[in-house]
Amino acid sequence: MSRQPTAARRSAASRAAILNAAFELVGEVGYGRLGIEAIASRAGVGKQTIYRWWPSKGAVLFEAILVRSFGDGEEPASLPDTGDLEADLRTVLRATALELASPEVDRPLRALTVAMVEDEALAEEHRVRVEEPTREAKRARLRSAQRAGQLPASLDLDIAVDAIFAPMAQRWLTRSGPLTEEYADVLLETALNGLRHHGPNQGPNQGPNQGPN
Amino acid sequence: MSRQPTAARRSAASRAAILNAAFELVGEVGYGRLGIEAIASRAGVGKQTIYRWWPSKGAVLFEAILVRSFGDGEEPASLPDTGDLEADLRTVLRATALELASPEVDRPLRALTVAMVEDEALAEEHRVRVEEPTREAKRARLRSAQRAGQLPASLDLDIAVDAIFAPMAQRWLTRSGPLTEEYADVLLETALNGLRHHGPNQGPNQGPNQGPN
Amino acid sequence: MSRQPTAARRSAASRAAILNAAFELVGEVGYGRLGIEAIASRAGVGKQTIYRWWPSKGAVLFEAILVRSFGDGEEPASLPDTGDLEADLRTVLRATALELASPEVDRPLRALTVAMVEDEALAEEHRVRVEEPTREAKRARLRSAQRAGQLPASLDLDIAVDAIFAPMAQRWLTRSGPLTEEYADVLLETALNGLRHHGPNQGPNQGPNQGPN
Amino acid sequence: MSRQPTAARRSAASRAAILNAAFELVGEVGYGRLGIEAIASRAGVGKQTIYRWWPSKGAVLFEAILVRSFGDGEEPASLPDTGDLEADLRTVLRATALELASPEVDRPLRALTVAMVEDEALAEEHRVRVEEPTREAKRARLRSAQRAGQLPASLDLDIAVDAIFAPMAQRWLTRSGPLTEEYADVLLETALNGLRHHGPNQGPNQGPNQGPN
DNA sequence: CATTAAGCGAGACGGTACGTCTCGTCTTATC
DNA sequence: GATAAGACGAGACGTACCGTCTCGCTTAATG
Repeated sequence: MSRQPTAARRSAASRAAILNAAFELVGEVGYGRLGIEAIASRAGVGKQTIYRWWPSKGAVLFEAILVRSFGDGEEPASLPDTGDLEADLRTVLRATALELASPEVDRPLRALTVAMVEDEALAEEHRVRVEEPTREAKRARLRSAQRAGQLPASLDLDIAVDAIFAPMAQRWLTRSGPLTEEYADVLLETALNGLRHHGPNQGPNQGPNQGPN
Repeated sequence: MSRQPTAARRSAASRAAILNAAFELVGEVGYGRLGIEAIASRAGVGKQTIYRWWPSKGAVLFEAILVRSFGDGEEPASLPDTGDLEADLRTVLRATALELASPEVDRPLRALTVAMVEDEALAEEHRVRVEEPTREAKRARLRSAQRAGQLPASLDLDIAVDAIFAPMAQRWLTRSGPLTEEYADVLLETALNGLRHHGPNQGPNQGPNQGPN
Repeated sequence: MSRQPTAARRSAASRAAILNAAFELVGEVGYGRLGIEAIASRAGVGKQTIYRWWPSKGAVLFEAILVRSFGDGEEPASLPDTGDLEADLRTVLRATALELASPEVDRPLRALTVAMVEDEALAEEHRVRVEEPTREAKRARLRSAQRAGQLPASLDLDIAVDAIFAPMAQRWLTRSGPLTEEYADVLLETALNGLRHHGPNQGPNQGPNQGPN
Repeated sequence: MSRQPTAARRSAASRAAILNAAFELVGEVGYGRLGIEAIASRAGVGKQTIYRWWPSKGAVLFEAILVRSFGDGEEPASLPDTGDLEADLRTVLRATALELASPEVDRPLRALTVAMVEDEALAEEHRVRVEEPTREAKRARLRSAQRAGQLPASLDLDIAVDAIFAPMAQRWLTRSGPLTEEYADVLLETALNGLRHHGPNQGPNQGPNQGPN
């Protein structure tokens, strides 16, 4: 959030009221029907107070969701590491599935997705402040697994992260199927199988079951 | 598209002009700034002619993109089947990567994504008319590979489709990396490895070092 | 009413239905909210059938009111002449007052007034087909009174007609007072007094105290 | 004009621009083709600024004409009183005739007439703010003439006002004749004759010329 | 401790687009 | 070939918000 005016005198109460109002409203009407005047009115705030501190409704929403998700202090974001990679990832994926399935998370997250698809700058900020830290946390956990010999050292970690997490994100976005713990488990098993058997010399057509093609 | 009026007298010329205008405009200004008045004006058409036949700008856009993608006759959509699964999928994934990377496809597709995230009904129609047929074509190709012994018979085909295609879709949506043919190849290799080694006894309880790493 | 198409094939039933519908509707919604589509719809008639035979909604209304007032055959319009001028005029003025006071006449007449103020051509047609014949009938009665010695021969008959009838028309238009038989009587008495005393030598230069009081 | 919003912050410049634009436009296109968008556009004003302060185009026009006629301060409106009733009235009637005959007055006044016939509320406001004060001024002049013995004390002043002024108004409205100074003079003479000879004992049929009926 | 300058709630303003309504024309099928 | 039906291009309607711009009022930091 770039803020031009002297932030010193900024009213913390107004800021909180605006973020709350934005979060509530987006849950009620969706991103398309979210409006600055409605936010201002619900927050009991003048429109100018919003325009003074945020450049767009997307930016307000982005901050509102961030504050709700991690509180106001910037988050560390790390994955559990008990030594058992599959168990740790299962914990994370199951939790993610349940979160995405709950309306309280689903509605604002869809709104945020729209905001980012429509606004490149917002997407960039999200990438830097949320996605990349999260992805690094995931990479870190996989790196730890590589060090423990649970994954091949040759694995491209970004590919690995996508293999594990992308299917669920895609299923959520397109609503192409239910987001259950069972789904999380099957997903994880399939992905990990692929990653474990990955290697620089593993070309096509040499799996254990390969038939007479 | 639900249409209440007597479709018999409908002007084919106006319909085509509207769909063209919508497609062009969304490429120029994006979904958020796409407006019915602008479409009507560019198409040389009265606004009412749009409202008479489509319920929302999202619906117009959806139909515009469909007509552009498959022509007006409903599409069959099938994947190549040369007998070599990996080669066939590589062909498809590489083509998809190049398409998604090109602005002519990227802009309207992002617009369509926004439209569907904002409008559940539109998403449902997309699911039925586009996504499910496409997914079935993918399943069919994998089923053929199962019959040829190239993939385990126990494989859940929906999971398999997601494992192969979701990572690229996600990378496109979030712009988290470049969409190249190399990326397509690595993606495919990783996914296929996982799928080939999949089996009913390969559960989560394998030891960490079991792969040939 | 200018009518270009071959009037031969014209549907009498449609014409009557249109005029009825126009008359009813103008009584319900007023001239401003009277519309061609509403007339056509209520008459069970295509819009084109109206546009084919009338140039404007005002023209339809004009004809509708004429037909209602005098039937379809063009009217003769004459005033009673019993020999007693004041009694005859009282009869006419009282009847006029009661008519103007009744909503069934008031609403359409106001609509017609608006139509004529807004459309010069319509006003002209009204002048020729309604107003001038009516005025001539009034002049005729006054002329008869002149011949009977009840009114000075020097009287300008148009001035006389206005003196008798204009005040009531004005009171109706501006709703500046009630239209009762008493009002009609007082009006008539005042006007006739003026007319009877009118003469070429009764100029503006009479002294102030000349009245009988 | 009823005004709901906080009139304090109202822009005087916008108000003036709107009233000017309305006045100009009604002179160019007439009341029927006068539109809010055209007024707003010519005034360089947002439509909402009109809707915020006036309930209808008729109300805008009414205020526009009032401001043009009397300026913004509410008018006193009184008739000359030189002691010579006929001369005073002649002055007024001649001036009125010339005004009504001039297009600059005629066009807007016809528009106002339509507005009032179509909108009862507007007519009421006109009655209270314009017509009744004007009529009272006329009554006052006649009352003065009664005190001077120039008119019978028994005269009903409202009837008298109508007798003098209604014929010209009616001729203007129906364009049934030219509005000249000569017409004004003849009109006045006829009306005053009637009024001067009016009295409680003057029943019908006793004018000076009464023939053998 | 006043002064003063900023942030603030409020909301009027010039605009743009909405979705609806009706205009007058044009087209199609029916009788 | 006139008609009922109604789609069409056009454009005004009145509403909803946009983002900007004053207004007074409150409130914290400075002189």
